[in-house]
Amino acid sequence: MPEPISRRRPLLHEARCQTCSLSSLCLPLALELGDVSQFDAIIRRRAPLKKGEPLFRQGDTFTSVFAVRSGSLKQLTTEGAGNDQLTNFYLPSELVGLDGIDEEHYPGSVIALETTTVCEIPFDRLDLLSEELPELRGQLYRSMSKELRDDRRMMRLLSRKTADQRLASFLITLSDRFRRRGYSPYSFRLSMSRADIGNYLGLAVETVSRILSRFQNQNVVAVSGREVNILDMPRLISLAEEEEADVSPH
Amino acid sequence: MPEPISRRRPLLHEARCQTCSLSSLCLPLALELGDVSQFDAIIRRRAPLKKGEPLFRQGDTFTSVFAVRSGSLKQLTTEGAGNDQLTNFYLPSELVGLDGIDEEHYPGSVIALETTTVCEIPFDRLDLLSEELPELRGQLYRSMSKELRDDRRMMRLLSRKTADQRLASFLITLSDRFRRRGYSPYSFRLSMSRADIGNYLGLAVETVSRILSRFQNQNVVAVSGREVNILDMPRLISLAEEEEADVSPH
DNA sequence: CGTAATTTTGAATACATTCAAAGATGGTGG
DNA sequence: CCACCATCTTTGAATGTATTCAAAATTACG
Repeated sequence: MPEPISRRRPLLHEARCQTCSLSSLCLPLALELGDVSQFDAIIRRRAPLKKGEPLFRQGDTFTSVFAVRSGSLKQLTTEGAGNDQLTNFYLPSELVGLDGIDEEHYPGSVIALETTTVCEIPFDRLDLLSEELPELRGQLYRSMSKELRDDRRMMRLLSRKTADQRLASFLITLSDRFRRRGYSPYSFRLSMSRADIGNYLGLAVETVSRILSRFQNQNVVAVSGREVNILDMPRLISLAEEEEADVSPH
Repeated sequence: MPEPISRRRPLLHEARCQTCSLSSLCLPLALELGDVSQFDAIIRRRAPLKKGEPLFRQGDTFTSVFAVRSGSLKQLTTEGAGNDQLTNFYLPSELVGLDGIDEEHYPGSVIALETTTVCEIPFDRLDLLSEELPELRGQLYRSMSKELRDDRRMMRLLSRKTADQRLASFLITLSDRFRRRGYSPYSFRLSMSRADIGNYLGLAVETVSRILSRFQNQNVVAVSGREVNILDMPRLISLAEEEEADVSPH
């Protein structure tokens, strides 16, 4: 569906890569200043998504990948009877939609977990620009490669880890992602529900809740609603790795 | 370790993309004839791997991706105490090593399940060539994108499917991959052990064995060692999808 | 402020695992 | 070529972890 040509309106947060605080994490990370503006030129700013709004829906025609600017999203794949699988959470600077390249359609819906802004990068233009800019091309390959590695880490989590280990790993991974983005790795807010976490980790909601309660009782974390405080990171890390002999029965 | 320069020896199966039966599935699939020979020029043929031999080991420096020419391989990621996770099986025409691009090292070991030949594609040359050949670049993006989609299907399998559904899905996926390669989708030989299957599907060996026996008793498949015959594909598909009310208690 | 949605907790159940052991297969050397 | 040993596969029984079902408590939101 063609959009009005009058997209030259100055958005409130006239967002350019050159002034974006995420540029050191995002796709143009490897580009020199002159090249960044070429990249910037193909990007389309989007109106912010409200909580629950889809960036796109499963089956929509693939046209673009998206870089998260602020907020967060989840990717859901529906198959058969109302049986969704949450396959990813996306935080600022991460690329959404790379798994749609090879088919006509996006393989899952991507939905905002809170108010979220994204940069739209039309893939045909990105591909063409990647011909001219080897660093951009390399970064694109690396982004996809990293996502492959992350996926395999996730498979390992799903197939070999206990519920406790999954929750601990999840919190550590989130913590690390926040740290990289300049936020506190010890204190953060979950933008997703317990149900989302359970769906993502292959656990029932009740299990997620129970284990968070247990972690709290063990003074590993303090959880209040969606606020998380990691109190004992070393212990959390050891919980994520392997079941150890119960140290403190009380 | 540098190899002798005399690699110009004519290999028994002097393997060129132009005469390769897999060319319609492999990376150069989208290339025109003239371009194929450019692609062919950067490829290095490798001596066949014997069963159990590694193509590369976890931690080895990333230099190349590999296209499987014949045989099959498994990818293993070791983390912590002897706790391997099998994250992928590779069949002819499939690309191995894409998850190593963004770090210095391969994130897992890849090991031949039987006598296996591969084409080595040095990644720096591939990247350069992908600058000149948009179709090659596109195919590379698509290959990675497809692998991302497959990974997410696998996550869904690991987090939502029962053991029966996992085994059924596994057999169907294999069947489909054989069919695409011109082999019978109903009768094939597993190159991997039950332990490998269990590791891959997140199940204990015993569970894999039990379920295969059950499928056999239900006349869905006939399994003899590593020979598999799919007797009732529609039933197998329904088994893969969802638990249905037991139809024939018999 | 009231209603719907989410989260927490408890008890019973189920599915796959673990432990144990027998049976089959395959590769190697005598 | 066959025998032997190691490895792989199959089967059974007991166990355990997470699920499901049920319901209360808390939170979010209009």
